[in-house]
Amino acid sequence: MGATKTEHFTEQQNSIATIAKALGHPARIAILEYLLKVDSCICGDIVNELPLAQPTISQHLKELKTCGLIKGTIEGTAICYCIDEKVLDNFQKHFSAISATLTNKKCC
Amino acid sequence: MGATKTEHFTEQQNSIATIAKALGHPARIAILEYLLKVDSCICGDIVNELPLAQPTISQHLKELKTCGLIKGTIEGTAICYCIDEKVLDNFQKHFSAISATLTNKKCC
DNA sequence: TTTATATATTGCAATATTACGATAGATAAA
DNA sequence: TTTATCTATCGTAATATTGCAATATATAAA
Repeated sequence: MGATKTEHFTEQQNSIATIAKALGHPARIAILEYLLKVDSCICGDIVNELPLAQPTISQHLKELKTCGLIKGTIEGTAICYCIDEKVLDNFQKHFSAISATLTNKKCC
Repeated sequence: MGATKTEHFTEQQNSIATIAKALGHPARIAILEYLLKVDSCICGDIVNELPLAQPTISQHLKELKTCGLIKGTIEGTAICYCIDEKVLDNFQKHFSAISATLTNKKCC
């Protein structure tokens, strides 16, 4: 026990949950907000911006990268991290659709 | 270490992360989808619907309830669980706004 | 009151996450 | 080549999550 039973759920359910999970940490929300705020997006800036040690931030960036929310391109010594529109857009649309369905239903 | 350093982030960042975290498990996505699908929403049904034991589902329901994504009203022996529109709507709008900002920006 | 049914709680084992110091790797500048 | 800088990885401690059996609680029906 202890591990999520992903095999019992649909691919879509797992996929949405994976993105949500990646967004489920304030540091990673802060990273996304920072990437959104600045035009240039170098990791060194993020380390200065956030109250966490460099390895911790590197780890958070990796998680955002693994699930496809951001992508990084090597740019000299630094790495340019950017939000991947498609993944975030897909995620957003999923819940947008749910919200739309909700306004049409009344239960309790 | 091991605990999230919530005190270092803004209330908004923590709030969004909390909702995302609650959505970060396929069982909880499945529960929301089920609550959305059926009009009547009694927990017993969910136990039959999902491939998890009753205590596990009860636990997942509690998490969704704690962060405000669902609300439950006692209805005789059963409990009527429903999605809380406001919380999900707010969450959805947050990422909708980010998506909108993204389409106007080009970085890498 | 007894029995049945629905849900919650407790306790615990297995696993995952978070955070960071130390260190490694890779590129740029001197 | 040496040095500085940026980022990743390793190792590890602290904590959180997941899942379930056993059990408790609470209401309804008999």
